[in-house]
Amino acid sequence: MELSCKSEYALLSLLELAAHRSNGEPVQIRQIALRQNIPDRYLEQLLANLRRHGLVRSQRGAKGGYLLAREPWRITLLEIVDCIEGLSPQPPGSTQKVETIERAVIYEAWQEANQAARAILKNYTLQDLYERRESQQQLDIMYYI
Amino acid sequence: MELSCKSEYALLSLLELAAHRSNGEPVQIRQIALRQNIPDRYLEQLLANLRRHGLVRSQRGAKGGYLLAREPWRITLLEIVDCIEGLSPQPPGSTQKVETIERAVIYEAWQEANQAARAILKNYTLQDLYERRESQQQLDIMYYI
DNA sequence: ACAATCTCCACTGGAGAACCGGAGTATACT
DNA sequence: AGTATACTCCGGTTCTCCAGTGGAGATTGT
Repeated sequence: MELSCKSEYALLSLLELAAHRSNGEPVQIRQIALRQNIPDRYLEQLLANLRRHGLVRSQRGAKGGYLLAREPWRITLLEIVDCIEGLSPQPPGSTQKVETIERAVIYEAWQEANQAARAILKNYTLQDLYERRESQQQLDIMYYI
Repeated sequence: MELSCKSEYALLSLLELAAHRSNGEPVQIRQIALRQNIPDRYLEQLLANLRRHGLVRSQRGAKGGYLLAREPWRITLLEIVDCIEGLSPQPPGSTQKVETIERAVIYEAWQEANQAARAILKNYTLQDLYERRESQQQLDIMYYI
C-alpha cells in the first residue's frame, strides 16, 4: 500500500471538491491544481479516471468543472485508491506466481497483511479526512496566536 | 505493502535455509536458486544484503554458503522485508512531502493503514511460515493418494 | 596450487510513473 | 450566432526504479 503521487493527487482533489461542495458550483481543474500544487495537465487525466469510475461528475464548457458524485461520507479511501491504482490485471498470475507451495504460503501471509491495510482504508471516508483537516486547521490557528 | 520479487526471493531463500538448518551445513546460493527457480546472480545480492543486516551468516570458500544467523522463530517477516526493501531514505521527504495540512492528513491515514499491515507481518515468524509449508505439503500428499 | 564459493561494484534493458501538447467538443454568456 | 471557457481524448516524452547481468577479486577447503 504505497502512497503514489497519483493517489495523493486524487485524494487532494476530492478533498478540495468536498470543501467546495456547500455551494453547488463545479470546481475547475485549474483551481484545484493551483491550490494543491499539482501539474494541471496530469490532474486532468486522474479526474477523468475518477469520473469514469463514478466518483465525480463533470460539467463541460464555460463555468464547468468537477463535482463529487456522492456525499463525502459515502466515499471510502479504499474506493479511491482502487480507482486510481487500478484493480490490477494478472492473467498469468493465478497459474504462474503461486506454482510452488512455498510461494503460496508466502503469498497467503501477504494477502493477510494487505487485507489489514485495506480494512483501515475502507473505514475512512472522505468526510473523515475533511473533518480532520478542519480541526487541524483550527489547531494551527490557535498555535499561531 | 506490495510483494516485490526481491522480497519474495528473500523469503524463499530464508525458508530454504530454515529447512536445511537441522544439519549445521551451509547452503549454497546455487542450490537455493535452483530449487526455488531464482536467477542466482541476483539472489547473490539479496543474500549479501541480508547478511549485512545480520539475518544470515555466510561462509566463504569451498564448502561455503549461507546459514540463518538466528533461530527461525526469532525472525519476523517484517524484519526481512525491511532489510530488503530498505528503510527508505527521504532527505527531502520530511520538509517536502507534508508541507500542507491536507497532505499531512492524508499521509496520516496512510501511515495507519501501513501500521496495520506491518503489525501482521511482525507477528509472522519464519518458523510459522515453515510450519505452514510442512502441513500444506502433508495435505498435498493426502490428496494425491 | 587449485577449485569452489562468496564479495563488491558497475552496467543494461524494460516497464511504468509522471508529465506535456494538440486537436476536438460541449456549454454559458453576450 | 459567435466567442471564450472549460472538459475530453489521444498521443508522445522524460525519468526513475526494478530485475537481471558481468567481471574482477577475496577467502577457504582439499
